[in-house]
Amino acid sequence: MKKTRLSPEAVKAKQAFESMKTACSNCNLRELCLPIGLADDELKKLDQLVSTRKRLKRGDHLYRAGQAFESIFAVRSGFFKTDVLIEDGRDQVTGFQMPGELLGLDGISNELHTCNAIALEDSEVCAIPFSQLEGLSRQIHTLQNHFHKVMSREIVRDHGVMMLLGTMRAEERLAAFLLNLSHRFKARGYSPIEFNLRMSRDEIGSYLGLKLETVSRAFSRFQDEGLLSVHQRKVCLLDPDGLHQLISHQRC
Amino acid sequence: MKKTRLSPEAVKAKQAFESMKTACSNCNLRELCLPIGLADDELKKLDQLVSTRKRLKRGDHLYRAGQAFESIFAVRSGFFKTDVLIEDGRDQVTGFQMPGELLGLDGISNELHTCNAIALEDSEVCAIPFSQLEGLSRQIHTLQNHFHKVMSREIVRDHGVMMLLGTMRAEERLAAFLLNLSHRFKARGYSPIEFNLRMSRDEIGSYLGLKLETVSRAFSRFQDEGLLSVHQRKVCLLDPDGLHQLISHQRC
DNA sequence: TCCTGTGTTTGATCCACGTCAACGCTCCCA
DNA sequence: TGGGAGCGTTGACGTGGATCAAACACAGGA
Repeated sequence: MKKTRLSPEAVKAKQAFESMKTACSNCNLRELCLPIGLADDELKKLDQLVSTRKRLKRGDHLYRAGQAFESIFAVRSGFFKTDVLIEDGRDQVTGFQMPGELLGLDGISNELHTCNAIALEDSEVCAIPFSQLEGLSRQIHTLQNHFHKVMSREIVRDHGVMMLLGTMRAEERLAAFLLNLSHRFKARGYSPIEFNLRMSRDEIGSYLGLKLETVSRAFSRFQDEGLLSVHQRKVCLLDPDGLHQLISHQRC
Repeated sequence: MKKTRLSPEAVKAKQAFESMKTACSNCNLRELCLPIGLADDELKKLDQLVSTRKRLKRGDHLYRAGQAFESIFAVRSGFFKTDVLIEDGRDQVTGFQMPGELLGLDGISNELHTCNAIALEDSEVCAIPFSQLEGLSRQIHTLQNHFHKVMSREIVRDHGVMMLLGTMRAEERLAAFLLNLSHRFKARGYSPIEFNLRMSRDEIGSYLGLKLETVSRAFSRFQDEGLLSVHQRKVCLLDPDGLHQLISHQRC
């Protein structure tokens, strides 16, 4: 880093800029993330808490299973996966996180992270010290309730994945996965029908309880049937309704 | 109900008895349930909140998917399952709950229950009005933190089930399930090696992502191999270590 | 006591997905 | 320009668990 001498005014301006950058109140994800529904003065208090940001390169670990839990993280930009490894070599991707989503909630239970969080592309996260978040949520009713809803939503999401893993066939699983991504991209202002997958076939397979070859075959099959087009990681959903029918249809 | 006239003393004694019955402070599950680690005066406040109890007969619904969410429930006695139904007829058991465990956490997210909770035997639960619980946990730091840990533990548990459904074979799943029950019975002072299953083969299968025939075959196989004995729903784990090895072993 | 319904076990067969293997595409660096 | 690494695709084949079907065990009621 180059060191340059700045005038006091410039320093002050720079500080303001830095703090503006990291503030929830100026984050365009605030309606997707923790600050939903907070009043201005409440947002300011949250700003003070969420002052630490962290940049990660593709492939970096945000945290690892077994590390002490201190903060939860909000994805500001980029894309993550979380996975669990067990001693005998089995592993499973437990989720993919995109901007506005929280990482690390599983660490609260034992004050240890129970999974690995890995950046799938260059990313940025806001660290939210958990004990301070508890403190603030004792003061701000709205924040407390919203945080509870976020945790509860994670439980509901997990039930959805259990349903997927327990009752669906390969193509149904992939269709459900793609539609889920589609909704989440849409909520973030991106195209719900055309997007780049940030994860490999192997990672998709691990998340869906399938082998990578099966994922690849399902993609090919969907393409043959005109449901989507796929080239490498670029996907275009040509017939989202068709994909949806695939899931909600009775088994034949 | 017979109506009998009681002396004032008797009325008072009866009231004390009733309130003693419903109090967390006298509940022998308090170290497994919400009140963990609370001081005496804090426990008293919690007692006031948890005043409603509910009895259910085997087969009764505690709540149904879609109903308004108002309270979470602590199992006081008995046994529950939760399951999710989707329109096309698919369903999946998402969990089995025993005394000291909480039900309804998934309802917080949208203020609607997202699954059905059904008593598998005659049971009793304590209803904990959620908004009051939030209020109290703003006052009692210990309660707040403990509640967060309980929710987080549920997320970790769900990840375990995802791992089970995503990576394990039928016999591994059943072994993991039985060992999990075993630990939870042990924590409640029951025998960890001999217990009655409260759920049918079909319900076990639904939870484990298997058909009932597969569950039945796995039981028979375990019995043939001397790992356990099973007659109807009565199970005796003869070789828990053997079951454990089955899970942690590499695939051949 | 038999009868009926519900849940469980067991056998025979089938098929979706896993496994193994070969090959293709892209990107990167020598 | 060539070559190698990392992913992704496709084919051939095997298998674990689903499906279908029959018989059995047990509980509750007449």
